[in-house]
Amino acid sequence: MTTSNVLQELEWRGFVQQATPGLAAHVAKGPVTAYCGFDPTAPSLQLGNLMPMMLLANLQRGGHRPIVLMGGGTGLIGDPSGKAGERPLLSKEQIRENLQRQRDQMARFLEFGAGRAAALLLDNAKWLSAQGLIDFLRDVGKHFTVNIMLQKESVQARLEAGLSFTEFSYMLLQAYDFLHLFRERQCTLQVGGSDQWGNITAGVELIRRIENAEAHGLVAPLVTMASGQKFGKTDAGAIYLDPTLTSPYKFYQFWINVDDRDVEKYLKLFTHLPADEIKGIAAQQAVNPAKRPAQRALATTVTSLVHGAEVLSGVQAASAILFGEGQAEVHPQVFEILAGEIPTIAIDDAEQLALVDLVTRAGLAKSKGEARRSIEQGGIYVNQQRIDDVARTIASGDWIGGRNLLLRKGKKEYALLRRGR
RNA sequence: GGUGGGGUGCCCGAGUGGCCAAAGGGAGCAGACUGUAAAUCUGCCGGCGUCAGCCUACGAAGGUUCGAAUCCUUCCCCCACCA
Repeated sequence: MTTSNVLQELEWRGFVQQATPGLAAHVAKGPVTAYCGFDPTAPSLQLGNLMPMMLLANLQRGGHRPIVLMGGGTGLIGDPSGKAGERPLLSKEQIRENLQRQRDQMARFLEFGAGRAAALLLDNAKWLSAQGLIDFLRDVGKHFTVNIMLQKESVQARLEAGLSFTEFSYMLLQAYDFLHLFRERQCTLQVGGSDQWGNITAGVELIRRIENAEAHGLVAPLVTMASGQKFGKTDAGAIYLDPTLTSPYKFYQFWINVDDRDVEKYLKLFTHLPADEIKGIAAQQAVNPAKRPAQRALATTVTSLVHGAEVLSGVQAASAILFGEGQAEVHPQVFEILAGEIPTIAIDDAEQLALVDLVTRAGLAKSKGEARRSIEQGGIYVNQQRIDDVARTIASGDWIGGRNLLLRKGKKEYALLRRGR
């Protein structure tokens, strides 16, 4: 991939929904500097942030310089784009802490070393908090008409529900960021998700008016799931990149369970595998969907990228035990592999324990009532054996090797219980 | 500011004095089938439980009544039209 055909690369991978006219010609002239903003409103990046990260990564592989802009300043305001209602303001401490934690995750995707295309990580709090209100209104605000701002889709969508002046102003701040990066870092391209289009073009306009210069924007489509659910969310909540928030095992399993209809699309977006290789994988998938070659390739590549090869082999070993051939075997040794890979709960009580309580404590049910229902419906397995007796208690003989117990709900939810010797 | 309509379980939405823990749909969970799929079918789907029942719930707080999601009062919020 060269600097000039990076757009084609982005195109076939599915990253391009909309771009400013003339972007192709602009990029063809040589390496550009591109940025994407990330709002530190959560303690960790989540799967929803993966798309823009990969977008930047692809640009960098094409020889362009990516800038990760952490919204330490704008995060204090809150972006109304794509949001149904006004957001609660986060505290400055919260923002700072989130920002710190997300920072480390970025290095997984981008090269921050030296060189012309080395990635930069900047925090807009640095210039936004130093920016005086009067100057801002005179220098930036003057270039926007409320009429235009009201026409933006992100604003329109909120006119009914209500939109505070604070969030209304967000667009200006983001436009100003772009201007700032243009001046300080020669940044001429901003990328993001499709909900950012309005904010991005606002920046492009601002640069054109103040600097009389050309700047561009590119937005990626919303990642969808064939099931109609929101991408990257399970009913348990968002999938995070931070292993303490979403275990690597769960992370890996998320990708393994990707719908056939989505898997090729995700391979293009979330891996750097070349086109012919993806084509080959897709062909295998078509021949033998039951083996899930595409999901395996996807899960392996993404988990390795986010959590590293070592963690990957751990979760693969655990998955092989739980879902592989002869999955009913429960030897004491397998627990050493499973421990820590799947949810593992320490049980101290020496007494006989009611199964309903254990299922609840293991997190496989939200309440004892729910645990009871699962058992009644034949959805609970102890050491891979179905138990449908609600009154069942766990006796010392149930602990394999004296201390291990494998609980399972349904087909794929596991928990490991361990007790001290 | 005026007039009218409305706030029901995770979401949508029925329900106008007892038969309401509340129809129906969606989501979710489990079972069958399968590929740790999809589609389909079945069951479940507030909490606790010695399964008798108890507790908490229909925007909030009071009140009427033997009894209220349903009636009354006040308050909060939303929507529509008018100004």
